[in-house]
Amino acid sequence: MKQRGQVVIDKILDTAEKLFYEQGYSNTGINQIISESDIAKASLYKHFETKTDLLVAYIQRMHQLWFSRLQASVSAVSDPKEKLLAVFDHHTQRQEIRQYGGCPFIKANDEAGTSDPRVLAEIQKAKIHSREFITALVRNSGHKKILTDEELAETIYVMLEGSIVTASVFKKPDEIQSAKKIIQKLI
Amino acid sequence: MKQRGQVVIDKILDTAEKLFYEQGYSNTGINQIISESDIAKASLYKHFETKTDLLVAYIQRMHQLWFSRLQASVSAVSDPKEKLLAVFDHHTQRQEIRQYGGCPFIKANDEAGTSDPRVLAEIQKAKIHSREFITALVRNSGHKKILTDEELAETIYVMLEGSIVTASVFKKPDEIQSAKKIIQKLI
DNA sequence: TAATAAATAGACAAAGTTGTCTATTTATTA
DNA sequence: TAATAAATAGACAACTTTGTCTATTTATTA
Repeated sequence: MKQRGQVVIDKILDTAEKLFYEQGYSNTGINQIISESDIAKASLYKHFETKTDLLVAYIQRMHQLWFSRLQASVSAVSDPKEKLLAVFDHHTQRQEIRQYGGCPFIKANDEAGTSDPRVLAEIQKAKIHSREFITALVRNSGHKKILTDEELAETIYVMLEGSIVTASVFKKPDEIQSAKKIIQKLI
Repeated sequence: MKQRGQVVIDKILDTAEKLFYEQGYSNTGINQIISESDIAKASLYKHFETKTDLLVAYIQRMHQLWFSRLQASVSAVSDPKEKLLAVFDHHTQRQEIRQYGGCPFIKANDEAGTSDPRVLAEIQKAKIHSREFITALVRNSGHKKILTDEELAETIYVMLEGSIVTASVFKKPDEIQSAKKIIQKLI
């Protein structure tokens, strides 16, 4: 059974997930979070000492959610080369759903990266995780070695970052799919 | 001779350029801008109706500055393939100077992209310009056609975006240089 | 030199910010 | 059922935000 406190924490994080991503961290006030969470202000400050603590928790939760979704998408595909391409399709779908808001970690980095060292550290963790996930897929892919394993992993990782950012600027998924087709040619 | 009003506008934009990039748009107040510009508040509001107008002017000015600097770097190189690689070196240097703050247009998009349509429009202009500049370089490069002109231009553009974003997360230029080496192999 | 235009300092309004604190109600556990 | 813990509403402090407005000083131009 769910603890009483956990219900409140979940409500807060659900709201923060939505608002921090859609409006940005700076443009989202504590008052909006408590009102949309239907919780009391004192409850928020009982579970999160400061707004920055909530940001850190938000990034950690996004990391978890992001990875479990990505892993599920890739697991659904059996061919090792297709697994690599599935990463692009997964992110295309996610960006469509999220209306091209871009990568939550990059957004957080651009907005609040400098201030608190914990924020930057959590963002780096997520990106290292992404990079390692791709590296493992590349090693098992049996690609045709136009590029080395390291180079191909780097290319895929960097093209993914770049195409997500570009999709967010132009509000359409074209670049993510173009990147996919180019990688298809290289594997 | 410089007009009187232009001196004030330049002071404001010089300060905005520094503060919006280093601290972010939301984290920079009008009061900080006027105090660091050494101008009066009424002077700012005579030249810019709202803070958003100042943001639009800031993006336009960054676009201009960014492109003239890039063009100068690439013009200094004569070999057409080397021109392509010079783009990566240029951005490596710029990010070192700017302490890995990332791309100003992407930052602005992540922070204020949703609110005002003029902001998004100016950001898109800058990115289209970058993309077209790379496309022209690719067409004249005489690359070895592992990829088509379009595909190579796409790859370079997207890897540049992705590696700059990554440099900003890890606060080091490694990925921009790795991307350069991979492109070297493909041209 | 006189008239015009522009910049200045800074008070002010109205609203929003994070975070604290009190008094009360609602659950949970012993 | 009684004692303990947790959540609530909302007032409040202290400060920051954008934007306006006035009164004054400083340049420019005729």
